[in-house]
Formats: sequence, C-alpha cells, structure tokens
Amino acid sequence: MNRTERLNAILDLLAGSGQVEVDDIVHRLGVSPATARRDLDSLANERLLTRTRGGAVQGSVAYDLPGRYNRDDNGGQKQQIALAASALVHKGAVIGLCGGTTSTALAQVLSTRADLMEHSVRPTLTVVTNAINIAAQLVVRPNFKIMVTGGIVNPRSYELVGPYTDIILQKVALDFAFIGVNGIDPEVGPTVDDEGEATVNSLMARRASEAYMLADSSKIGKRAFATMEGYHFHKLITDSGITADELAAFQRNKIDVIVAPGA
Amino acid sequence: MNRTERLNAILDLLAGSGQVEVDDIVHRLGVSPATARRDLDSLANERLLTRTRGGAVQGSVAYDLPGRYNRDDNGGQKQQIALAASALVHKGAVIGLCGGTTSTALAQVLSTRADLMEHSVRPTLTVVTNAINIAAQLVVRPNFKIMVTGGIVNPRSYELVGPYTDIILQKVALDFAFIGVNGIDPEVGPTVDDEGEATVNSLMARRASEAYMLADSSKIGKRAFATMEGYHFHKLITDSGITADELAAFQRNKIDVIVAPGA
DNA sequence: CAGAAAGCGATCATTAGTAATCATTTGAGT
DNA sequence: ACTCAAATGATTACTAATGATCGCTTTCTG
Repeated sequence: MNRTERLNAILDLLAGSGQVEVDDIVHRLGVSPATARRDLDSLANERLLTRTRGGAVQGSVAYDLPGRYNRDDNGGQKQQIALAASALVHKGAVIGLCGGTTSTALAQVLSTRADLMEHSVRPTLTVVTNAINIAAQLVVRPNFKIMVTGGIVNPRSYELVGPYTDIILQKVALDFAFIGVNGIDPEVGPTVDDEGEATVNSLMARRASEAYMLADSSKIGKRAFATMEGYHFHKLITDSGITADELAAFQRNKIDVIVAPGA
Repeated sequence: MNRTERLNAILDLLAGSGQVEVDDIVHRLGVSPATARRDLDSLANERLLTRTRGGAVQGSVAYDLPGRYNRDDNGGQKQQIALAASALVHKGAVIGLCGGTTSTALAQVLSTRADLMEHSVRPTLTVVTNAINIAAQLVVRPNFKIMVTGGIVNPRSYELVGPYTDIILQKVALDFAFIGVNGIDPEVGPTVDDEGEATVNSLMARRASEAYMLADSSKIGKRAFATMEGYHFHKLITDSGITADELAAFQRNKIDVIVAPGA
C-alpha cells in the first residue's frame, strides 16, 4: 500500500464515522504511528480534514472545534494580522472575506469579538464570502448575516470560483474587503495560486470601499501564478517580519502597509 | 472520548436543555470536574456558551444544526431512504441536493459509494446544493464536482436562500433533484418550515429531469408552514413506516412512492 | 449571622500524543 | 545494476491533557 492509497483510505475512514484516530490508522493500515501522523498532517495541510490530538475530524465545520487551531495559534503571525484587520471593522459593517488561512483566522477573531456578540434586530456584522469553511464557521453566530457567493468549489482551498460567483458579487456593496494572497511583490503586486480565485478576489476588492490585502511576511517578494488585474491594491496588512527595505519598496509604490505588532 | 468529541457532546447537552452543569458532564461523559470546567472555559472563550457557577447556559449561538452527522441514526430510516435514493443515481449524473438531515444522509451515502470513487477526467458526480454543510462534506472527494448556489445562510438549517440563490439555479440543468421536506400530505403536497427554502426547493425541482421528495414516514400527513408552489411533485421516497392507507392516498393523487426496505 | 457546602483557580504529577531527528528502506529514473 | 530522493520507522525529548489536591471564595441554610 503506497502513500496515495493510504491517504485515500484515511479519507474513507473519516467519511465513515466523521473522525479517525492515529491508532485506527496504525492498526487498519499497518503503518507506524509516525507515518500515520505525517499522513494526517499532509491531509490537514490540504484542508481535507482537521487535526485533533490523537487523530482528526472531518472537514472544518464550525462545531468541530479544532482544539489547537484556535488556541495555541494565538501568538502566530496570522493571528496578529487577523487582530489588526479586525480592529478596522466597526459594528454593523459589511465586509467581504475571501478564502485562505489568514482570512479564516480573521473570521475566527471576528466570530469571538465581544462587541459583535450582542443581540439586536440588525446584524452586528454582514459577511460576504466565497469560502465555505468561513461561512460554516460564522454561521453559528445568529447576529451575523452571512452571504455566500455561490460557484464551483475548489477542493484545495474551499473557495468558490467561476462565473456564477462573479454574478453574485456584482450585486453587493461592501465596506471592507479582506483578500488573502499567496504572494505580494512591490512591483508585480499581489498574486494567488489559482486564476479563478484571482478573478473573484479582484472583483470583491472592487466592490468594497476599502480593500486590504492580507499576507504574512513570508509571502513578501514571492510571486504566485495568477495576478489580480483590474484592481490596484493600496493597502496591505502584514506582520512585523517585514524588512525595512520591503517597507520602503511598498511605500515607493504607494501602498500603505499596516504592520501588526509582533507577539 | 477525546477532547474534540467531548466539546461537541457538551454543546449537544446544552442544545438539549439550554443549560448544562459540571456534574452532568462529569457523570455523562466520565471525566473529572477539573476537566469539565476546563472544557466549559474553552467553549466560553469561543463565545459558544456562557459560564455560570456550577455549569453554563446557552450563549447567543445556534448549535442545533442539521449538519450534525447523525451518528446515532446510522441504521435509521433516513439512512434507508438515502440508500434508496442513491440507487437511482448513476455515474456521471448531475444532481441537486437541498438541505436537511435526510439530504445530508444521502450526501453521506454518495460520498462513500465505491463506483463513484474512481479517478477520471470527468467528475463521477456533479452536485448542486444550497446547503453548505453538504458542500463541506462532499468537497473532500476530488472526483466530485460541487457547485454551491450562493445566497443568504439560514443559520437554523445551513441552507442558502434568497434571490441570489434563484439567479444561479436558473442557470443549471439537473438530472435529479432530491428535496427533503418537513411535511408531506397527500392533499396539500409537500411543505417545509421556511418560505425561503420552499422557493429554492421548488425551483431546484423544476430544473431537474426527475425530482424526488425525501421524507421519512413520520412526516407523512404533517403540514409545515410553506408550500412549494410552481411545481408538482410526482415522486416520493420514504421508509417502510408508511401505512397502506397513506400509500393508497398518494397513488390516488398520482404520486409514485418508493418505499425503502426496512432495516 | 455563622457555619457548612459547593464551586473555583492554581498547582503538580502522570499519562498520552507530538515534533524533530536520524538511520534504513523503498522506488523511480538513468 | 546504480544512484539519489523520497518515504518510512525508530528513538528521543518535548508538550498538551488530565485528574488530584489544596486553599480560597461564593452561596446556601439553619
């Protein structure tokens, strides 16, 4: 049994009962615990499951609290970026969130912000997103209004893309858009790995009064596959890992950089 | 029982009665009071509940979600109905799935069907759904193509409804539609609890060559709030709990009934 | 109002799971 | 057959989760 077969077998186990343990994999597939963990970690990286201590659970649905994802990520860079972005969002705002880990972290921060918790007639926050994991995470908050764009699911990123996505995005107006990117270069601008996502991202940015790119400092200087044409980003939120040179380069290109304080 | 399961179990207890005590957790889940308190504190941090002395009460969160993969219902009626519905679906089909527990069970069955597992260039199954829990569940199958309709999320059912949903549904053509209903009466026809879902359901049915209602036998004779105008259903899939009288009544109204064999 | 009882937070030892490293094996491509 | 890279399993040190204990605070009750 090779690695690919095994990964599929793990997904099967998971589909059966909604969860799987390291020991299950060890016994049923006959590999060592080390390999079982590595497999689970790979699948978690692909966002095909969520790691828990001792195993994994299906998907990233809201109530399957990923024990670690929420908790000890608190000092991480993505978390810092998310906190900085959250600080911009006032009560009652209408925001757009695309997919990606940083946006997911932002959704997590927003979903636990105390001042957005109160019950009221109007939603305390309206979120438009093309990421079904973000929608699933936020939907347990009855005081948030969640709109999903529709489209074809990209299984690697949980994002919805395609022409149907665009149709719906053209019908909304956002106060803020937060766009996670896979690479951000002072010259080339923001890039992502998937051309479909690039289209959705730039369209979402255009529908917003203020559009922010989210990128941790490791993405700076990187170039991914697809550029986002049709929109010039002016604002970037990143972490304190950015160098002075990079900061200067962005300023030369008229991009405001918000640096989230370090941990 | 690991931590993740336990947190879910606590939310279940809370959803049942609106409150939960430390002692409940200690006895029913078999952990120490210290752990029970730590669990409650974690959930309170996530704003999923509100701590009280001795336990916790519901926060501003809706957790009675149909996405809960019916762990204890596996041999149940819904499962039988799902198997019967699955038998109708051939490889390569384009199907529509609305939300609800029965549809979720069908998604579960489809996602583990061996003949739909093979890798190929074309998707072995294309699923159009307005339920984000179903999309999240099926997206781990790379050989399925998943399309989400878009719209406003109904936090009680995980379903997307509203005008944006309709726009996208008008652009697809389905081989089969499977519509879960909350009530089915031989005279009144199918009904659901939410008028938005009724609209989406009937539209999805109209877009399909063959539309099936899914309803376990307890729903027969019941009437929910919203009717589905604009489409006359001809086919119902239910379980063996249906009575001969009910069966005859449906036949008088020209509705074919597929009875899933008992467990 | 006083005392009892229940709950709580803090701390610590124990257990189980994990990350990191390294040697060995496997397997694909030449 | 040979080489090299990737995958695997074993070992180690580390970290998270749990349950027990203790002293303190809150709440109940007589």
